[in-house]
Formats: sequence, C-alpha cells, structure tokens
Amino acid sequence: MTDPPDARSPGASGNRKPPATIYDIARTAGVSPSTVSRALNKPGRINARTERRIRDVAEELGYRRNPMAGALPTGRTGTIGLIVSDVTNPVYFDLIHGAERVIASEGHTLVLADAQESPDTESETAERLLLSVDGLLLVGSRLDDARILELAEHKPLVLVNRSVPGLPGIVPDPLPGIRKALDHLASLGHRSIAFLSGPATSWMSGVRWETLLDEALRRDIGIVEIGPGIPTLEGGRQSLRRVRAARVTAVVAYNDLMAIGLLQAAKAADVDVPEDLSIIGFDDIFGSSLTTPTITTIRSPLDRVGETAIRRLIAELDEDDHSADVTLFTEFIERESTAPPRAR
Amino acid sequence: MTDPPDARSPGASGNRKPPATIYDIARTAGVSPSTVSRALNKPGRINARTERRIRDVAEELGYRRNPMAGALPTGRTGTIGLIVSDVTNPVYFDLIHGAERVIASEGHTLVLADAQESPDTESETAERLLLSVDGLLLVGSRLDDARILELAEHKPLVLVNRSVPGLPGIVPDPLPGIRKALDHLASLGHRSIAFLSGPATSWMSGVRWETLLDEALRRDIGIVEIGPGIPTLEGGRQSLRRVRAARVTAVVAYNDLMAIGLLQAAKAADVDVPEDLSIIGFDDIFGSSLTTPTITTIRSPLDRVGETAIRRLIAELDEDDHSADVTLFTEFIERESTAPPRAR
DNA sequence: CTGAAAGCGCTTACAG
DNA sequence: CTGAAAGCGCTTACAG
Repeated sequence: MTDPPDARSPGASGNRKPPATIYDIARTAGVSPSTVSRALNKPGRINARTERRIRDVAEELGYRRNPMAGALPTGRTGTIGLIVSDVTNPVYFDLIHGAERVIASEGHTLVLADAQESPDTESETAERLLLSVDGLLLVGSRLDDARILELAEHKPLVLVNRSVPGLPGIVPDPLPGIRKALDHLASLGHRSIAFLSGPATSWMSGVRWETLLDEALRRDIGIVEIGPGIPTLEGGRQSLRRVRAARVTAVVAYNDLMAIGLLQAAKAADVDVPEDLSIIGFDDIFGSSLTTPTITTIRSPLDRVGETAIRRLIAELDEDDHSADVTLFTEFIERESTAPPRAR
Repeated sequence: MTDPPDARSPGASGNRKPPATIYDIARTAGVSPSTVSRALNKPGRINARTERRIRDVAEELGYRRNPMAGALPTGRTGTIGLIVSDVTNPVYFDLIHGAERVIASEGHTLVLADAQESPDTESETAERLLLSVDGLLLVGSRLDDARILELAEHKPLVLVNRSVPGLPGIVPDPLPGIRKALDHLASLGHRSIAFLSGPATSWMSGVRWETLLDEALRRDIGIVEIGPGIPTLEGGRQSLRRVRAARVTAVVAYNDLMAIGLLQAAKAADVDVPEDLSIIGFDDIFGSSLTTPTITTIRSPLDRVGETAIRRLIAELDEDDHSADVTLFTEFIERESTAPPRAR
C-alpha cells in the first residue's frame, strides 16, 4: 500500500513518502533487522551473498539511515559543528573551505552555525548544537574561558584563533607577520603609529595588540591603542577622528574591514593614503585587494588553519593522541597602502 | 556519584559529563518521566506547583533536551536546513542574515550547509540533511528539476532564486532593475551591449539573460550573450577577450564578482572603465562599492528574500496555507562604472 | 492532573 | 553467520 494515486502536487502537504527503515529492508530481504544493520555498517562481517542482497534491497528502496535513530544508541552522529563568530565575515571563507575539505574526506558532516558576533547567540547555539554533534569547533569565540570550559565538559571541542588553558586551540603565530610589518614601517621612516583595536571581547585583538606593543617597543617606535572598536567598515570609519588626533603616521587595524573603513573615511576627508597616512590591515580578505590603494596586510593561512582544526578534532573524537602538532604562521603582504610619511 | 575528583584536564578524553535525562529529573523530583516531559513541553497542562518544581530540578541538573531522542517519536527536529550554492559567496550574506533573524524569532535552529558550487555535493548534502531537518531551503540550487522534486517528496522544501513548477520558490522580480538598467544604458547612448552569463546550470543566469534579451529587443539595443562562464572574479577576467572581440560598449555581468573581474582585466589591459567600457553587475555585494570605479549594479532585497523564504517554509511546516505571498523586486543602483560610450 | 506502556529507528551484546 | 531482545531518550495516546 502506497500513496493514493491521486496525491496532490508535490508542494502540497500530507503526501510525503515515509522513508524506508531497516525493517522494510529486513522484510523484503527475508532477514532480521539486526542482520540488515550489520550488513550496512560492518561490511564483511556477514555472509557475502546476504550482504549483497541486503544492499541491493536497500538501494532499491532508497534507504537512508536515519541519523537521529542511529545516534541514540551509539551517541555518535557523524556530525561536526563549526560555530563561527560571524559566518558572513570574509575572513572565515578560507577557513570554512579548509574545514569542508577534510570533513568530506573523513566522511563526516559539517554543520555550520553563526554566532552573529554575539556572545549570547554563540553560547545558546553551542549549547543547542552540543547535543547533536560529535564535536565542536569554535572560531573566534567571544565567550569567556569559563563558559568555553563548561561547553568542553560535554563534547570534544577545538578552538580556532583563541586559546584557553587545557583546551586544544589552533592559532597561527602572529609574530612573523607583525615583525615584518614593523620592520617595513620602520624602514619607511614611521616613528609613531596606532593600533585600531577590535572588540573588547576579541581575544585575538588582544594578542595582536600585545605583540605589536612588544615589537614596537623593541624598535623604539611609538605606539598607541585606539579602541576598542567594532570590527567592521563602520568601525574603521569612525576611528578617523581619533587617528588624526593621535597624530600618528601609520595605523595597523585589527582587521582588513576596519582598515578599509578607515581608508574610506580618509578619502572622504581628503587625507591621502598612503602619503598622509599608512594603513595596514589583518587577514587579507577578499576586498582588501579591491580598493585603491590596495591594502597592505598580515595574513593567516586560514585554509590550513581550518584543515588542521578539523583534523585535531577528529583525532580527539577517535581518542587518537598523536595528532601531529603543526605550527602555522602569519605572513606580511605588502601592497599599496603604506609609504614613507610625508615630511612635515 | 560523579566524576572522580582527580579527573584529568578538561581536554582529556573520557571524562565527559553524561547529560541529564528526563529520568534523572523524574527521580529527583519524585514524578514520572511522562510528567517531566509534559512539564517541559506543554506548560500549563499540569499542576502549576509540580511544573515549577520540575523546571527547577531541570535547571539545577543543567538539563538539555536531547534533540535526536525528541525527534524520533515526533519526526520533528526543530531544525531547518539552508543549503547555499556557495556559503562564501558574498551574495548570500544578507540572505543568511535575514533567514537567521526569523528562524531565531520562531524558535527553530538553522543548519547551514555549503553546496560548494557542485551539484553532486549539493545533492548529497541535501539527502544527508533531509533526514535530520524539518524542512529545507535551497538557495541558488544547481540541481535539475527532477532531482529537486525528488527531494521535495520527503520534506517540505522552499526554493530561493530558482523556480520549479509545483514547488514554492522565492525569486525577486528581475524586471524593474533590468528595465532601469537598460533605460540608463540607452539614455547614455549605448546601442550594442553584451551579457556575461554565469554557469550553464544556473537557473538565475538564464532568467537574467532572457529578461535582458526581451528588454533590449524592445529598446532596439543590440545584445549578445558571452558565456557560459564561471561566476567568479576569474570568470570575469577571462571574458575580456571575448568582450572586446564583440565590440560592445557596455556589458551586464551575471554577477558583481564577474563584473569586478572584468573591471580588473580591463584596467590591466588599459581599457578605461567606464569611458571605453561600461560595466553593470548584479547583486550589490560587499566589494562592488570598494572598487575604483565603484560598480553600477542591480540588487535584490536579499535580506527580505531570506526572511520570506523561511517564513514560507515554516508556514509549510505548520500546514498553514495562508502564507501571504509577498512579491519582491530588484532595484537598479547607479554608481561609477557606467558612462556614455566614447565617440569613435 | 498523573502514571504505565508502547513506540520512534537504530545498534549491539548475548545466544545459538 | 544470524536472530531475539534490550536499550538509547524522548513523546503520547490510554487509563485512571
């Protein structure tokens, strides 16, 4: 007995095909459900002929394993959650692609979720996802350490661009990129610069600032922090007033979005970039090479970061402890938004 | 009895807290599991005092409903799947945000998935997701009609920027934007233009081309199709040769990415935009206002599209048939990449 | 208002 | 190699 032949158009409700179950397969193959389960999950563990037959029937019936039902007894969903502080932030594209690549090759499923730049949303999303994934990746988390540790109590969790003591975290070393950037600025003749910081909740912004501070000190370059600011074009635009007030000749922005925003505001105010003001961003997003001038920036190998993070998480799931610890580095990319300061 | 006090660091495997179940709550609250289930799901249907007590215990135990277990008997997961032809395509940002907004307000959970611009990946992802979501949103699907109808047999499905007979689809009317664009080009004096088409599998590219063709004919403007092409910067760059060969004075690109790519290639070849060549894109992505010149484009109200699509899907889930059919329109945005053709 | 019981679709010791 | 049975965590008629 199937759907009545007069079923309405496919869009109409109420005529959905109930998916085939292992019981359906068992019945038409003349075996028990347990055997079906084995045939489908542990190839080789049962009679080759029966296995063949069962697989054929499954195929014929369009059988798909019900992931929820499968997860109940095993506690395994085959799914990995990736929570990004903002999915629409271009920064994370390469990371998402990197993650997708290894996820696919490992036969898991990726569930993407967006924290929408809000700790509350992030916390809630993480909690909701926690029950239906095998492990969680938190990218650029805005949560505090305590909350993250709490989440990690329930499922394996790997951090990206964030470090919490006791938890695995992938964060590319900011030092190489920052050193090159400051060398570059110094050689150009800049003596006084500013850092446009990101949100107060951004751990990464803190790391970048601390590193910058250290290295500026070491080179006898004056540096001030301007912020915290919102990590968007708008945030960058808003900072122009304070940048000018600070009388610096160059600024390093927390990210390219802010760098571009600052560039736009500068143009609008007839401040020439790079002649009057040099600007350096972070991340090398799509867009930072579209502006005029193009943005000099410090990039992370985010695709590698995504790959590495997923591999680390999968190792964690498999309780495989010898996950080789790769170290990743930032890299300086010189483009057009930096030049010698105008003599005054 | 809880974890031994000497549990290793949180990162260590094997010391995860087993989540509390309704049985745990039932035991400590001194009621039956059924009552706990009711207290938590049908507020008001049981004794107010017991309900209070149960909720308190649940809170105290840090209870979270197991979504897989809940979904088994009900067939409802509270989750909606959103498959995007490419999550990292800036076009979809506003759409994702719009979708997120109404999802949250309706108490559902959004699961984002990426088709990575591949019909195979899309098909597989859809199939995998199908079993664990209540409904599916396909954005810019690259699947053929038959396959989409097949998927729709199992779960409610809503299309975005795609139309398949019998299925609900949200696609903003391309006409208003295209009319304005052609009027604009005509008034500037262009008599011969080209359309840079997207992938052959892109339904939307076909619609844009057909509409353009109609309207160009109506205005006695010559128009040729160049393509199909890949809908990326690179695709746009590659098209310059054919654009020049076609001796047109203006081109409308399938999307802004291609428009920007074409602009870059033109710059590199010393073709002045807009003097030698006018360029119009589609979508108004982040980036199209970053270039020099900025890109004149035709935008869709993608945030409204996202909202509408989710609302439509939820109406479908609730078998609520009076989902008001909003119509959405494209809009022409004049920027700097269009000008009168140079006299020859 | 509340409980006992059956069932959702699967997996996996346990026997044979 | 294969089957019967119990169980994963929840929901929901069905009784009371």
